[in-house]
Amino acid sequence: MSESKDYLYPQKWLSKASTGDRIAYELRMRIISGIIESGTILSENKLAADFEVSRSPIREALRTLASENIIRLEKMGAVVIGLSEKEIEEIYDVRLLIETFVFERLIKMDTTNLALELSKTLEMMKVAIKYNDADEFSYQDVMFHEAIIRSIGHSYITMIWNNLKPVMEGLILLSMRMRFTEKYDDFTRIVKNHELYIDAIQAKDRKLMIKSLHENFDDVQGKVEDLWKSQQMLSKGVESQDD
Amino acid sequence: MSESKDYLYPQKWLSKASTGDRIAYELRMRIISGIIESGTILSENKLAADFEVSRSPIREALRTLASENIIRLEKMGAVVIGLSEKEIEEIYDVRLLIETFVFERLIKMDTTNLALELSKTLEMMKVAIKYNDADEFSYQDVMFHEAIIRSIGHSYITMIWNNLKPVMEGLILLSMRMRFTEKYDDFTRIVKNHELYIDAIQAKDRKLMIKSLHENFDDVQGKVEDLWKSQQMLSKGVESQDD
DNA sequence: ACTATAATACTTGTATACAAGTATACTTAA
DNA sequence: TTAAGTATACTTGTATACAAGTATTATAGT
Repeated sequence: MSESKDYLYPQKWLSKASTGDRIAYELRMRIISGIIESGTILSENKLAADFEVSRSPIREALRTLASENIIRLEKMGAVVIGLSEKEIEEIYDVRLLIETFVFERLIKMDTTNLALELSKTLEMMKVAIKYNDADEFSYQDVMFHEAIIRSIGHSYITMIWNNLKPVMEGLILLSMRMRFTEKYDDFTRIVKNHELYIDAIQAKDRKLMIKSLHENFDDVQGKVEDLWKSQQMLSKGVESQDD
Repeated sequence: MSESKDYLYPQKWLSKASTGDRIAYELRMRIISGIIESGTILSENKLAADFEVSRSPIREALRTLASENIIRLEKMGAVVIGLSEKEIEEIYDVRLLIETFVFERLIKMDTTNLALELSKTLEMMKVAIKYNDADEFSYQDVMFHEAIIRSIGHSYITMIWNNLKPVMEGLILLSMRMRFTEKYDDFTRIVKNHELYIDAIQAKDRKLMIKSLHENFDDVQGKVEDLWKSQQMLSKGVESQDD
């Protein structure tokens, strides 16, 4: 990739990914972070030149991003939609929707193994905090919720999650990197909230789960703010690059 | 396309579609209808030969179908998942989920225009019934629900719908074609139920909406049965075609 | 100055070519 | 007969070439 800027997406998570996937991950991060502004028109040829690959993987990446609703494929070029405050809230609407659905199913299941897995993941999150590893923390955070969602074995709920996950992950990554530098205390609260979630699942306590979910989602406002900070910070070091 | 069998997907709906989209639509119908059985391994080369096109549009189609969860891309070939009874119920779970969400938003909005549009669509459904046009009926049925879902302007709910719609549409097409030949009386009930839905939206009556939704979903069991009939009928005229 | 038309520089969609990896089947050795 | 290893035929991923369509720009005519 021609521009020697640091990648926004952790490269070590891409060990087995195809070129198309790599580019999708990187483009996604640039769009979410605001480095590529909403309204920008992306051309397959330009992108191929920028990333120094052929159009094949570029096309693949663009189709992926289009299915995630952060770009829109048009006749002449792909238009960047990006994430405004509205979109971020909508993403969390959907997450709230599916996690609530999932919880109703969980109540009727044996959740012993799930609770165990979640505890393990939470332990890993604590270690990540201890060692100031924002990326690892984000990864485990995403895995925490993925574990819950997948646990009910509902293929179409999982499908929705699969569509939502990449953008979600990017959002969390940017937010957490910011917090690790500026709002370190947040993590105590985040960990506590996840513990609450595990308790709710173990006790199959609907009220507790709702409470935990809501505290979680009150945090969304924080994420939105983090994202703006992140966007400002990132765009300072970047010249306008669409000649 | 080499096999001169009739297409399952209405060709006139594909006037502006690319080759890749056409193939996605046709493959999807064959998978939903069971002509291509669950477990089958699809190879890009074979499909390209069958449809007499290059691998480019085939790859595009396969990625689309994978995002809809009816095939699974693996290292060596795409594995057909298909629709068992479980998957069909899951699809309706999701539709129930998002339509319930949508209704909660609708309650806070002005629904005059929407109700008008739905009435128009319902009129068209009636005409389609009168002229025995199963495909047109299906189209309007899908549009009915799409109009509702899009009306709240929630891009990520719309995104879920976009992912669900093609399979949904295929399912409805097959089911309605069957009913037009065997269970003509069903349509009186379907129309009535849609009228109920419009009433609920106009009156912003949550209870009525739930009632209508549930009658609608009780119908799902019917759809499942239709699909099996459809699969049996279709597979009678087809030799095993995977040499 | 302004409109209409034509040339040009872009865009995507599809076909083809090649490379690298994987499963299968065959051959060879014990 | 069985096990190991090799050859082969298949798979996907990426690069490239070409065709058809669209927007823009420049040019010509009034």
